Amino acid sequence: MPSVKFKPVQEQFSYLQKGAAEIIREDELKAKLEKSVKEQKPLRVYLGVDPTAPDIHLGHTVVLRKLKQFQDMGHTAVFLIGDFSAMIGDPTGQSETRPPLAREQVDANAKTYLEQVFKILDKKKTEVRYNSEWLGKLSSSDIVQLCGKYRLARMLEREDFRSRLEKNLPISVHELLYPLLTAYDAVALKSDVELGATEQKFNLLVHRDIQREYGLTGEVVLTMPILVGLDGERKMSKSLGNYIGITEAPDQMFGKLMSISDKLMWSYYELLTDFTSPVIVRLQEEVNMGVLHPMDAKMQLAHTIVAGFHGEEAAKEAADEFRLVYRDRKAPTDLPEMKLAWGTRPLFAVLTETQLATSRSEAERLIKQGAVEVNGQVEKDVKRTIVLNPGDLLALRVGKKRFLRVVGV
RNA sequence: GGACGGGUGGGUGAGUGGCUAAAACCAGCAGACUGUAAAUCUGCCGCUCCUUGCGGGCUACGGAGGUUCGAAUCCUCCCCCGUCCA
Repeated sequence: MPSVKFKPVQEQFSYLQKGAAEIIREDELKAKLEKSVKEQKPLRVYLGVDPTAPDIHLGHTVVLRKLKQFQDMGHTAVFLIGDFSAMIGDPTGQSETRPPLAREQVDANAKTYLEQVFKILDKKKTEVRYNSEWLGKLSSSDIVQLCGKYRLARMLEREDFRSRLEKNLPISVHELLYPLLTAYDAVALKSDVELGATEQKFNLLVHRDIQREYGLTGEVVLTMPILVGLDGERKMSKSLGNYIGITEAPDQMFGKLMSISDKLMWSYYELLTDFTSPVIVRLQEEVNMGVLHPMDAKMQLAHTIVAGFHGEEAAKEAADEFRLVYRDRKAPTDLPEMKLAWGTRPLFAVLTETQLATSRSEAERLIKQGAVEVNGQVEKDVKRTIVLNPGDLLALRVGKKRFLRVVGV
């Protein structure tokens, strides 16, 4: 029997600890790791997600990467899809009741979710589960019993509920059920460790408590910081539009990463790359001392992250493209192309038809502001018309970042 | 079930009969500056029409009606949220 499967506890611990916001509790994690090494038994580590948004962005990857790290240490990664709980709707974060999702929507989302998740996790080593598996089978009396294991006062300690209560905002009764049902996941999975973002801390603590109520050893809770979005202010989220999707093209990803503030760059290094903390600290010092240009540090960051999703080659090309377009202010080598019926039409119509502007008013506004370039020439005349013959090419630029080549057909 | 408070543009939130496409702030967009940053400054920020003008029209203040020359503002009914009482 080979006994070299697991690395020493201390080594595992310091690796797994990197970037974590909080580990509840550290000594328990160490103890669990020790037991695992001694018995040569992997820990069961899980991450539960609600398939509410079908697209994964970098923010989601922070905690996924942590799960991957456990996987790399030889532990069992369980990826749980909350297909049942998603239909209830988790109140976390949003200070309002979320509408329940339709079954088909949940299924479709779960599918795309998984496809993307395996860009990070090792598919062969991941145990994928759906919580409808057990939650769907609970009887009313099971649920009553489950509810009997938790107190309202503790439930109301939760930040979100408390503040809504204070602000006289609505709280639906079923929202209280959410942490309890997902706690049952932890019971069913017999998990040793559960991962989540810091905003999930309350839920995770409930899970830990409920597990004990069912006679299990409480799981260790490991939370990861929330990734701040491109605006440098609020958390990365699709609805705020400050996100980078993991399926985005290399160029786009690179450009978006370069647009973050210098300040933000360091937490991206910490949470989205494999650079170790000491290395990151040194980079930071070099920038502070003026030895390393902040832009170069950021280029390296963008390069590393893009390479992780698209490969080294693509990352290089994206970097070159970036220099060409933004540093040298040239048009990109291959701009997105769009076909447009030939004919004569006002410039604003071209902009709306190509979706470069959402309305005529916006198109005219952009033109007046000098944000529109046609074939390399700034065009400020609102009345300008464009003649497009079949086969004609038209290079459009709106603002700094949006380019389009129009082909007449 | 009763009493009371509230529902305004993407968000917060002023406005209580005309001067209000609706203050202010935030977000967003564009320009300048730069390292495509950040910060800052400037402009824009419902839709549409034209003769692009401090221009015309339309739509907008939970919903539906009504009063009025004129309503986000007054009245009626309805829907939704909250507080207190039961």
